[in-house]
Amino acid sequence: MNACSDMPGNMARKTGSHSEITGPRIRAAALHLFARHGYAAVSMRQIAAEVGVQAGALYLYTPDKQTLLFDLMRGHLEDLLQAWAAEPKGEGPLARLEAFARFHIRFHLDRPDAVFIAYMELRNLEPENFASIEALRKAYEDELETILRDGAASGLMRVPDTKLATLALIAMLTGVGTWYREGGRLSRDRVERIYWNMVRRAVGA
Amino acid sequence: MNACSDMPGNMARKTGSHSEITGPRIRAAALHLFARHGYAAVSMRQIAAEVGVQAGALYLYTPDKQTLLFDLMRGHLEDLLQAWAAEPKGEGPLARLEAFARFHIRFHLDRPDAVFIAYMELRNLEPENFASIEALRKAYEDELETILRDGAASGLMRVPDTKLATLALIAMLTGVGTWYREGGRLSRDRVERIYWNMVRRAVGA
DNA sequence: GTCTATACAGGGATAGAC
DNA sequence: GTCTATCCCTGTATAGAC
Repeated sequence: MNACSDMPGNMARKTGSHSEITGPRIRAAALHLFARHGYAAVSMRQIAAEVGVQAGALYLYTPDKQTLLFDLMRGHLEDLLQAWAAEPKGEGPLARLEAFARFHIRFHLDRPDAVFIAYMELRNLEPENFASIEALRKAYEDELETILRDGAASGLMRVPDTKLATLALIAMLTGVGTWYREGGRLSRDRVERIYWNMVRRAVGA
Repeated sequence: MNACSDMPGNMARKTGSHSEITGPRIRAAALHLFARHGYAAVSMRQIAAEVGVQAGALYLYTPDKQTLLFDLMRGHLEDLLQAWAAEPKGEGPLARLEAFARFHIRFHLDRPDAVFIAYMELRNLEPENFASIEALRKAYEDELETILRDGAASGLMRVPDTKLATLALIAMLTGVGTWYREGGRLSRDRVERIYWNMVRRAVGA
């Protein structure tokens, strides 16, 4: 299995000069392996093997294993915040809540590995990195909490405690990733619809 | 720090003969460390140090590290099933659903470490052990799904997909462990009540 | 029942050749 | 830019003394 077997022509080159794509491939391999086996259980040698390079070569792209994990998590959460910012949301708390629920499910089903890591590997972050990631997560939670607070203030929703409801709803929505399988019994759209109905009812709307 | 400093009298004894309690203490230390740092990140030496014995002594109580993890998870899930079986449940699907929601929160808040491990360390189980644990988890999920199916059949609840709703509700309820802190802003009873209201509404009751 | 000592494999990370 | 080779540490698990 050689990623360059379809390389054009027979130009002279040193053994493996993939610099343009090796970085992303390392990140992809790490993402996959961390999600499957856990950060602590995956060795740098395994990651290198998956990419098709030697272990030492990894250190051209990351200073150490911890930074590799941190970059994956930060990248995921930054993507999440940016995608939500770009999402069309409609008018009013109810429309925004539906947009959030559907967006959250769609985004998370598209990136099961990154989601898994972002929720499971927090304890393997060094304190400084942990604080940084937590701030990003908090920013995302605040997006939902603002919707719930607006909804409660305008009388459209009944939410006795917006902070608790925020965490409860995110836990419920994120949970979809633990069981949903592509091509399974339920279509994505049907899953989105059912979850949205449960969310809507849960906040008394 | 010597666990036996309050030992009565001055009876002759070899250096450390704690056999009656060392087994449980090993399990407790492993539970705590696995929950805090993750199974793969914790060494047998660390566990031994926490108990106050040498690493080699652990192997008098467990054949290996994997079995230690498996026993912790199996013990937790067996306790869960047994406790639910012994729980007073009232009459009818609605009363049973409330009993389940409150029981689930209470049980899980009482054992944060065990809950964390049972949900996070599944991927570190060898296939045979994994299957065994999954069967226990499935049995617990079936308890809730039966309630939802009865509730839907009797027209008391509106649940378009009982399997999906089961997983969504359990995810939501279990999520309480990720943020609840003893002595925090909300009492346990208030948390139980708020979650129960969300569950009740989510199933359209 | 616990200790010390150790076997042996594998970990993260670095140096220097090409 | 990647390779090979290696350093040094830590991991699990076992053997044999006490």
